[in-house]
Amino acid sequence: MKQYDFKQMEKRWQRKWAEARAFAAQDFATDRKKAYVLVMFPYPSGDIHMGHLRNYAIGDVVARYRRMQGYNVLNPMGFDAFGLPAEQAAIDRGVHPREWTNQAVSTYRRQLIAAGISYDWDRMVNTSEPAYYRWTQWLFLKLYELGLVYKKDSPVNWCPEHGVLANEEAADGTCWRCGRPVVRRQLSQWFVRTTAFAEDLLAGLDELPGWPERIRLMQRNWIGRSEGTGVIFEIPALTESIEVFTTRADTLFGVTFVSIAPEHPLAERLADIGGTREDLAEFREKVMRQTSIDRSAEEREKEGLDLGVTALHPLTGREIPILAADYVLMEYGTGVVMGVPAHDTRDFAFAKKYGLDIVRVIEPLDAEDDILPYTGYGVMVNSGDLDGKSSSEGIALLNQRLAGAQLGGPKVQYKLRDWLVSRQRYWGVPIPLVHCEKCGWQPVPEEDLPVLLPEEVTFSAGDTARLANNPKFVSAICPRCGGPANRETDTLSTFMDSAWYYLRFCDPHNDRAPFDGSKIEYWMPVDNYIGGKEHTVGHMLYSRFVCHSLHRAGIIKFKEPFRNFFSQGILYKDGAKMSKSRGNVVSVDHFLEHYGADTARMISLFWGPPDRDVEWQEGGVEGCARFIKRAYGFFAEVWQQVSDAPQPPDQVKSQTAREILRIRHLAVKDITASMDEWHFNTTVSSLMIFLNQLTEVWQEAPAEVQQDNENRALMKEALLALVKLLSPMAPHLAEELWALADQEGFVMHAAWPTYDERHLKQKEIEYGITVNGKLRGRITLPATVTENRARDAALADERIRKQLKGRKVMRVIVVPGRVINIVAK
RNA sequence: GCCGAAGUGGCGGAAUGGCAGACGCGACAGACUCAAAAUCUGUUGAGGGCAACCUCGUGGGGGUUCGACUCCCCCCUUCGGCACCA
Repeated sequence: MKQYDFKQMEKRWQRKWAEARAFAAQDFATDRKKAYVLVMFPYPSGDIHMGHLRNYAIGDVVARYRRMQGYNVLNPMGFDAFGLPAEQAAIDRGVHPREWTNQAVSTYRRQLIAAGISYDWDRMVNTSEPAYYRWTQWLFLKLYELGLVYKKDSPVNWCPEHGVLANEEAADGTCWRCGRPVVRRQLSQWFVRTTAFAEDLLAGLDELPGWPERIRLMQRNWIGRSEGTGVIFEIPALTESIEVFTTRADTLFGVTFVSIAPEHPLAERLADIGGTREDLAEFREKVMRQTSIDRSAEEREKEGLDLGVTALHPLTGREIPILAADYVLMEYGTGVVMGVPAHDTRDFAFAKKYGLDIVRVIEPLDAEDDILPYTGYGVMVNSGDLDGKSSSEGIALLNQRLAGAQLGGPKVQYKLRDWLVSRQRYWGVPIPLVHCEKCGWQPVPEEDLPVLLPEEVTFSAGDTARLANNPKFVSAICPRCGGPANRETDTLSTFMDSAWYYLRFCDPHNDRAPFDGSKIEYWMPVDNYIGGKEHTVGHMLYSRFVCHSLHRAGIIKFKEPFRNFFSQGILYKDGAKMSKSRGNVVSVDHFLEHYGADTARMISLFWGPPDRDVEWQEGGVEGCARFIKRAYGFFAEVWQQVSDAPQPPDQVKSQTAREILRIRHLAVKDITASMDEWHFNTTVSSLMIFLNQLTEVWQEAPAEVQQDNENRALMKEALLALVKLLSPMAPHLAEELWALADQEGFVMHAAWPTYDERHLKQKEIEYGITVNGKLRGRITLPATVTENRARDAALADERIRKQLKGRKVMRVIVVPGRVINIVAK
């Protein structure tokens, strides 16, 4: 039997594909439908492992399948190349981030090619190159033009020695470099107003039936729409009033105090009036010191401070105290909350601690449940003329009443926050804004883009504001008045780079615009977006936001970039996610060296359904490697016998021929179905079954049967079908066999085989016979059997008669082609 | 706490109302071999029986149905996401 030498053969096909530009997508092809298949592009670090490969294999199987179905496929890849680890490597090893990044990019690319992934590399993008980030800056300025960019104070993790830290650098509340405690410090930073599209982003989810429901749900929860009531509290000591948001207007009569976030600007003014200025400063200091860890500590006692000022209850006119409270979030709602101790757990604990009044205003419907705080709905009491109304009636009436009195009314609140895009880092896209003493912040004119990231940089330990320390970079001219100005020295979050890269793939070399409108129209939206669920609310939401805004600006015609989303599972090993830091990676290079790309692709899909997390199993690897060897050996041997067979006749006579025909059509049916459902693990099974059945039918046949022209003709067709069906999963093997069979072109461009139900029919079918649902026997019946005959045959079966002895047959149910159930008492 | 996903042989998994365990791994037995590896053949859910066969079996409990891994209700476990959201 001929041996399959994967090392040499895989290399050869990869070269031939590249030479023929076999993976190239064709802009504007009208003879075929387009299919845009996209796997989330990676941050390039080190090299890829089998966990990554599984994701790329999923996308590649889809892309190759679509090509064979006749689609014009766009299957691109690029690199999210800005970001922290490169800067880290620079500090640790003294390599320039660009060099480090480019090194990683070329390794990734080499490995992806070696795995036979069919990317159109002519379209590769690298977000750290000026040719790309120029247009990231353009995008930022578009958002700026649309009034969606603004600056505000926001806290950062701050280490006195190392400056601003990312969350993962301050994970346990101490600096990862020096171990000093991390404090929160206010810094003026750039934000993008994602909240302006909250309603659109929410509504858009309903038009994405191709997204898994749980992913849509996560986005929905993240946007966090909540309907309620705005309530205005007048503050007699101040000419201003404050507004709160509540979903429980029915508890309004139970409000006994108002709490405000300590960092709220108004808190300071209130403290001035109340004479508690210093107390507030101290309190605020204390709260700001709390790292995220302290904040999330369970059952942490709430702390507050009476500011010494009162507000007026909008309905009763009673004076109620205003307190600063650490459980009130500046970022949500108005940063001010009404306190209803009787019906809110937090307010209750808070009121107990600070001796505030507790007034019950809701009676539960179930009198048993009569302990405070009672947070459920019920009947209103102590609420003036609203006594006796239900919670929902009360909410409706109070909405009306407050609106009528100009004291608030119905309001919708979102949990979604604006997008913080400033990073105090070097290795990122410079924010294209300059600050002029006279004219304030000014956008860099489009024709002056890109604002180049200076290549010279020193990575001394210490603060991270490397651009701010570069006078050549900082000094600029105000585009408005021509006077001296300073450049913004923050860079953009890499989420901005990745929020639009899928658009750039449609037109990656355009140097006059980020993309050509007609190309975008042709390719977008992405038909199958494949990636990890960890990006569900970050990247996926920002990308949607960018398209919604570009749509509003009239630049693109669609709002939703990803028609279908497939959330791939994670590969685990030794109970943990495969990652370099865990030291449990299986290197792709190592695996390819031992088993080759086809085995790597197959096993990574065979482990389990692609959307499910799976555990690395050494065992299955051998199975796939063996399958590939057997497929090659069987094909090479049998092809010699059948290659010169004549065309098969229209009507097949011999039993062997009919069986080969049936096996082939069944395989096409099963494999097509599992591909369509993305159940690639069962695709692999079906391929194995197909080969097993062909082997069996052929090897058991005597020589004269193998020499029969009809049988040979059908075997030849079956073998060619096998090669095509193998092609998406094991493309190198398939090409090798295709060439061995002397077929034209690449099998990857051949048409996907079809099947005909007529050939699936068997003359005889084995039925299971069950008595009261339990299997008691089997019987083989002609496929054309009538229900009556099937029933009689089942009842006549000896085993069944024994089972039924002494029992009375009540009913018999015949399920055609499957089972006969006898109901007996 | 809230939301979501998942629990099937020794292992990965298959079957979404019709013969549970396809396919693969592992294990056992056999063939080839001086021997081993590789390869091939057979067996392999558990328990009972010399056997033909019988009983049990998809996290647990209940229900619907002629029939439930599959649908409904309650519970348990594991894993993910969010978490002072007013």
